[in-house]
Amino acid sequence: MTLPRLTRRERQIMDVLFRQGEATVADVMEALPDPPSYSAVRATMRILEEKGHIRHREDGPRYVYLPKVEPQRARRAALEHLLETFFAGSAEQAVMALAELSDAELTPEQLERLADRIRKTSEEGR
Amino acid sequence: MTLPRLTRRERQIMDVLFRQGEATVADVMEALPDPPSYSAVRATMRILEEKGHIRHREDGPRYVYLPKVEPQRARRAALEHLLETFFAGSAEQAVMALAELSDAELTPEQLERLADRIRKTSEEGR
DNA sequence: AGCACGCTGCTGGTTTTTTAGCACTGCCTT
DNA sequence: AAGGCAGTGCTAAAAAACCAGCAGCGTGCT
Repeated sequence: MTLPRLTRRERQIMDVLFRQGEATVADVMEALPDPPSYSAVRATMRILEEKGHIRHREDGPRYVYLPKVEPQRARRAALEHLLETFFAGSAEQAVMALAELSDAELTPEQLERLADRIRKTSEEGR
Repeated sequence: MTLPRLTRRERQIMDVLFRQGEATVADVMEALPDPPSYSAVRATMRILEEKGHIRHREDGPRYVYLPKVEPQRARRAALEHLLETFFAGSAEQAVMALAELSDAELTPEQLERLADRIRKTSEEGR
């Protein structure tokens, strides 16, 4: 079963949910740059739930919504798509772009640490 | 002036354009997994042009469309959004995820090369 | 020259999305 | 206990998106 595609608003709301992990309707509204009415947001979230993209738990009187797919999977999918769309599938190019994006944040030293971690991971893997 | 937001189809088409660099209507249709009619695609692309997201040049009888923003900028924006949405803004985390995504493609050695390149870049920069 | 083909321009209808409003419920406060 | 507040369920209507078809135009081929 393949999940129905997301509309613009739905996508926007999903992004909030991914950012926050979970959120109430009020949280989502607050996070939206161009929030419609409370009930509009609520309606959209119900649809998202019907479509199977999110679920909710009850926290006292209110619903707390969260994505149904585990974050890891969602991230992976998003990365893959980004890679395909903007970097011809090349992770290396993407990393370079990431580095340029925030040169203060991704220093050569940090990259070396990453290399170590990856080395470790791949050794475990075999 | 802020560009109008993209609808689902529009987003889909933009992605094709970013992947390919530029494309005719026929190219786009071919690239879409669920293409509507030729004229439907065309109509959407005209709207994209009106909205200012793409422009076209004429190649003989046909139009070749391309994104109006330079690829570099688009990539950057996409990366930023992804980082914010899925990695709490942390480039380091994102790189780790990239590494796991395609462990064959992003080896420790490759990372070291990247570190070198970045080192060089940041030296130039100062 | 005439015809067919491959495009674009445009427009109208249908479907989907997006939205707000109203009614109901439970809880908390006074 | 009564009223107000903070939620939800549901629905209908406005707005946006999506789509297909028709007309026209140029180009190239026969």
